[in-house]
Amino acid sequence: MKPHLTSINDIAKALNVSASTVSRALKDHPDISEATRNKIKEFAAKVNYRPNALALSLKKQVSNTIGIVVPELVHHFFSSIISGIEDIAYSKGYRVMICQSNEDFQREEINVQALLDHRVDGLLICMSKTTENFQHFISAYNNQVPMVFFDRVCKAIDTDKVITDDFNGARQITSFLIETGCKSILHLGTHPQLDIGQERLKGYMQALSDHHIVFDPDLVINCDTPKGVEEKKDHILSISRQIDGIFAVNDSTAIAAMHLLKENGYDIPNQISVAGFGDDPVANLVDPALTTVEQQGYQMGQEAMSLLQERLSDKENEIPPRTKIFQPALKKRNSTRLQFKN
Amino acid sequence: MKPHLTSINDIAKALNVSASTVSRALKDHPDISEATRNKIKEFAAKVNYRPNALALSLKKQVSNTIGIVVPELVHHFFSSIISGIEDIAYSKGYRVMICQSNEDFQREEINVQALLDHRVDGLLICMSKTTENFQHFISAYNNQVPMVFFDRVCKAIDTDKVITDDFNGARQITSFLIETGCKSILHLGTHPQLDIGQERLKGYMQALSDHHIVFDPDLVINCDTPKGVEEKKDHILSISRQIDGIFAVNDSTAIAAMHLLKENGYDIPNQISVAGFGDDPVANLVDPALTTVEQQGYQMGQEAMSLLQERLSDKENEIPPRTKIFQPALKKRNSTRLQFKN
DNA sequence: TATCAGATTGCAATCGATTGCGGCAATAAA
DNA sequence: TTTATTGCCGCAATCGATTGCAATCTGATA
Repeated sequence: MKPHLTSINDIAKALNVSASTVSRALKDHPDISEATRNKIKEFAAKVNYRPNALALSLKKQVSNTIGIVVPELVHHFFSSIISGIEDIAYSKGYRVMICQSNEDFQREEINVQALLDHRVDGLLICMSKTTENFQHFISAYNNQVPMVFFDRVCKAIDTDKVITDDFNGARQITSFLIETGCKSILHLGTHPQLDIGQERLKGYMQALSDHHIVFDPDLVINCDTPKGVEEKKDHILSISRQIDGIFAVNDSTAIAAMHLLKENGYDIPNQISVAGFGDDPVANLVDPALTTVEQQGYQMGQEAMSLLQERLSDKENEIPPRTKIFQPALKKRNSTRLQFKN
Repeated sequence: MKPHLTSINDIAKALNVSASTVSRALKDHPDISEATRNKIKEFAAKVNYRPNALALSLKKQVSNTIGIVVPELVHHFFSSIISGIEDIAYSKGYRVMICQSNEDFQREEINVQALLDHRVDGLLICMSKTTENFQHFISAYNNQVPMVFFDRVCKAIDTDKVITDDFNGARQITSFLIETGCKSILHLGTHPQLDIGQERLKGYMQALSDHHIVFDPDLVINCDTPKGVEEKKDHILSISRQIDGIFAVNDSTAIAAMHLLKENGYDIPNQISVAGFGDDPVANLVDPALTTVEQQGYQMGQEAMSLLQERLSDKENEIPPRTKIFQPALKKRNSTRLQFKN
C-alpha cells in the first residue's frame, strides 16, 4: 500500500535523458533546447509530476516549513492565532506543522524535538502551563533555530515575542468593576509560574491600589478552568457572600463561575458582577453576556509569523529580538453593572 | 540564521570512522565492537544527535507522517476530532500535519497537494462545503495513497469512511420536537451538495412523515452559520409567526436563531422550541441550554486514525473499504419543551 | 582540413541516513 | 607455513533533486 509518485528519475528514464536535464528543463534553464524542454514539460504534466518536498528540503537545507506548538487547539484563542499564522505563512510560501502540548510538559518537549527532527525552518511557540524547565527551548535556541514565542513566553530566552498587555488588560477590567460599584472582587487566577498569570494578578492588584482598596490574598484562588470551578465550588460559594465581583483569568472560567452563582440563586450582575479575559465568542452567547477584554488572537498570529518570516530572511542575523505588545480592549456587556452604583 | 544540527557524517568525521559505522553503532548492530559502539553513542549523546527525519523518510520511503485536512480548526467538532486523531497517531508512532481548507475548494486542493508533496503516508480528510470537484481526491486515490474520510465524505471514492448517522440524528431530534408539541418546524439546513446536509434533511422529512405531518418546502432555509442567520433574519422572522419549532443543522446556527428570536420577544421554548446538532460545549452554556444531538468528535477522530493505521500496515492491500457509523445521542435541554404539550 | 566557439547534455558530488557486500586483520585449524 | 574462520569496519549505491564542470556535437571560420 505504498503510494508510488513519479520522480524526476522516472521521467528521465522514460524519455531517455538524464535526471539533470529533466531538472533543468522543468525550471526553464537556458541550457536546455526548446524541443527537449517541451518534451519533458509535456510528459511531466501528463504524469502529474510533483517535486518531492523531502528531497528538496534535504538538498536545499531549507524546508519552508515552520513548526507551531500550542497548548490546545480546542480553545478559540489558540485556533484563531493559528489561522493568523497560517494566512501569513501561506502568503509567504511557508507550510506549517501544528502540534498540541495538551498543557503537558513532556508532550511539549516531544513536539519541539519532532519539529526539529523534521528540520522546520523556525518555531512558533506558546508554552504549556506546566512547563518549568526550558532546556528544550534553550537547546533549540543555541542551535540557532529562529523562534518566536506568543502569549505565554519563555523569559529565559532572548528572542522575538508577541504578547498581550496582560497587566493593563487586568487593570482595566478590574478598574471597570470597581468603578461600577464592586468593592470586594474575587480573582480566579492561573498558575503563578505563568507570566500571564502574574501579570494579570498584578494588574488586578494595581487597580485595587489605584482605587485605595486593600488587597486581600484570600480573594485570590488558583482556578483557571471550568473543571477547576467545579472542583473548588465549595470554596467559591463559601466566599461568595462577601464579594460583589469576580475577575477570572479567562472567559471559560468566568462563565463557569457565573453559572455556579446563578444556580445558587445569585443575581448577575446585580449581586455579583462577573468579568473574564479573552473575548471568546462564547462570551457573547451566554446570558448575561460576559464583560471581558478582547485579545486579538488572529492579529497576534499574523504578527508572530511576520516576525519569524523577517528573521528567516535575515541572513546576516542582524535583527535584534523584538517584543510586540497587543493592547486588549474592554468589552462591556451585561455580566457587570454598566453604571456606577454606590 | 540557518540552524546547524549534527549529522551522522559530522560524528563520523569527529571520531575518524565511517558514516556507516556510526549508523550501525547507534542501532546496536552486532558487527560493531563494543568499544566503538560506546565511543559513538557517548559522542552522539554529548552533541545531542538526532536523526534527520527528512533523510530518513526519503531513504525509507515512509514518512511516518499523516496529513489531515479539515475545514476550520475553530470549530469544536473539528478540533476535538483532531485530538482524537493525534492521540491514536502518537501512540502508533505517527506525526500529523494539519491543514485548514477554510471551506474553500482551492485551498483544499492546495493542501492535499502540499501534503502529498511532503510524502505523507496517508490522508485524513473532511471535505470543504464548497467542494464539488473531486479530482484532487481521485488523483491521490489512484496513486494508492491510503485515505480515510470523516464526517463530510467523498462519495466518488471507495475508501474508508467515518461518519455520523446524520439521518437518524435528524430524525430523532425532529421526532422529539414533534412529540413535545411542535407542529410546524423550520429547518435551517446546509448546502444541498453536502451529504450530511442531505441526510439531515431526509431525517427531518422522515420524522415529519412518521408523524403524518406534510412536508412544507417553505420551511427549509439554506442557512448554516450565525452569519447566515444574520443575513436571513428578515426571512426567518417573517416565517417565525407560523412555526413552533426550529431544527438547525448545527449548534452555532441554532444558537444564533435562538438569540434572534429572543431579541424579538419570543419565549423559548414555550413559543418556539429550538434544537441544534453536534453538542458543541456552547450548547450547555447558552440560556436556555440547547437541545441537540451529541456527535462524538474525539471518538470519530480516534476511529479514523485507527482505520488509516490498519490500512498502512496492510502491506498486501487486502482490507476492503470500511464505513464506521457513529450514532448520535439526543441531549434534551431547555431550549425545547420537555414534555408533551398539545 | 584544422580549430574554435557555442549549444546541449551528461557525469558526479551533495544533502543525511541505510545496508549489501567486500576487505582486512587476527586467530584458529590443518 | 598455509588456509579457513571470525570479527570489525568501510565502500558504494540508494532515496529525489540540484548544480558545477566536463564532454559531445554542430556549424563556422581560418
